[in-house]
Amino acid sequence: MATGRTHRPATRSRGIPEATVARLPLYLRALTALSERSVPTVSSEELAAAAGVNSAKLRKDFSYLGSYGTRGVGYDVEYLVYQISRELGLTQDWPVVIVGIGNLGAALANYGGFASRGFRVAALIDADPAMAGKPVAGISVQHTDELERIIDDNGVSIGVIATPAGAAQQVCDRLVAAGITSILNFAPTVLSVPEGVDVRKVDLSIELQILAFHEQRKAGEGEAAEDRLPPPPATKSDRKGPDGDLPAVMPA
Amino acid sequence: MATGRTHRPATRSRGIPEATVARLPLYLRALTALSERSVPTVSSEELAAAAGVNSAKLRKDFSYLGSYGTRGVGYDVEYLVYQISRELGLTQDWPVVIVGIGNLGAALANYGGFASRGFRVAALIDADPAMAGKPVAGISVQHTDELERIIDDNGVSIGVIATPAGAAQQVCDRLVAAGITSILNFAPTVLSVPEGVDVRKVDLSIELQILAFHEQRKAGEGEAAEDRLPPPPATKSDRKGPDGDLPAVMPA
DNA sequence: TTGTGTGAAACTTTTCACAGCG
DNA sequence: CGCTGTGAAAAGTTTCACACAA
Repeated sequence: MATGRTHRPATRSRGIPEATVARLPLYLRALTALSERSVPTVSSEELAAAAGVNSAKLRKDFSYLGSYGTRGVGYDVEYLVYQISRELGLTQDWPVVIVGIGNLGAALANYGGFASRGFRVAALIDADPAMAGKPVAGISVQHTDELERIIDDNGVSIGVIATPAGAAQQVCDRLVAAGITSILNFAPTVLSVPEGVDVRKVDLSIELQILAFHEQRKAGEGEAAEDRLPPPPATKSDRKGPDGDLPAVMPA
Repeated sequence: MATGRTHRPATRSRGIPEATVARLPLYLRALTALSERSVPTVSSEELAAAAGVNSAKLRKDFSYLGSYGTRGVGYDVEYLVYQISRELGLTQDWPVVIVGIGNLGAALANYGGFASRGFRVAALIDADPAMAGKPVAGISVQHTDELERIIDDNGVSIGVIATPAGAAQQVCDRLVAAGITSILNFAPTVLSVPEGVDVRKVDLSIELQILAFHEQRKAGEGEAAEDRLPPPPATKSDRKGPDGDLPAVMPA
């Protein structure tokens, strides 16, 4: 999902597979819940169930971090919480800026999961002068003009883009120029960034479309398929949208 | 990401790889943009750049759908838009319910990308009686009591959960009992669903944590590692004590 | 000549299954 | 004996490179 993918060949010593990294937060969440209930140890089986994966995968994942379990017993919850937090870099505090304080940006600012995990909302930024000074989630929104200064003053390296698609690339460029090296993009557009900058995207529409794909399949299960048949003739001027041409609108 | 994973062995005739399915919405978005600019054809190279992938991957992906291109020329934009839409099941209209109309739920209700892609917000549902009747994004919020009736009346098969984590499983159970077979979960919790129900999750905190992991790595790049070394020692010299004290150590 | 479509190779991720530690 | 840790096999995904259709 990251665009700035060109990570080092990195197959060197400390190469934790990307798939494993993506699951560490899941394990951490499950472990935190256990920790809160003062559960001292868990088996791979139990923890895997809580995290929604299978135990073999979990054990393999943990094996990349080291041998943190005890055979015949399981894993020490507190110890694992610490190890995974450290591995993920959550033992330090990450200041984050959110750009674009519309519905989504506000929702993000209010999202509790941020603060509870080493992330601190350092600033909320919006291009609308009318927003400036307004408090959202207890933080006063600042104008885009301040962007560079804010990032510099706070040593921010992670930015969240929640602007309309049309503004995303421009905002991205400014963030990168200001020193941001990791971006979480909610705008439905592909961002281009220089080497060394990581981008992850979250796209609601895409998730729904994937669900629709599987949903459709379930529906056309038992029957002989009606939409499943060979595609219409490939003659160009032919089809333009017999029944299904899309309105085709992007959120702007 | 889907929990109800147990998909059919499906190695049957029309098996489109999951990784490919996940990219189809990306291609569709890029194609739609081209279509709006009345571009008649694209090469795999151009389209791949617009979608943020490489061209070999794109061609391979399309090859699973069929041979929709013209050698020496490229792909007909309109035709591909249609084919991908059909493949994703977007030529039909999917009614969707959103449960949990807090900050996030409201943001989702207002999200333009929904309506523009074959998805229709059929209802907004919230457990707070005070919310009932209030209009959000032009739709009147309904109380949870109505959930089953709403789903049934509208033939809804896709549900979006935007409730707090604590309520998610309960809401999920009701959705499933009411006939929902695809769920997009924004609550930071693992949902358990019966076979045949698809779950996809979106978790902000997880995405940020993955970014933090890579960010941390960038920071400790050139130097001799200070956080990379064995963590602060503890009573660990003789393998791990049953009591959960913090750090111990070491790499494999 | 151009750019698709695709076998085959390379790489990644998951699953299996069991040795061996506690 | 129970459960971790891990080689080895299987499955899935990406990349390569080129035959070949238009």
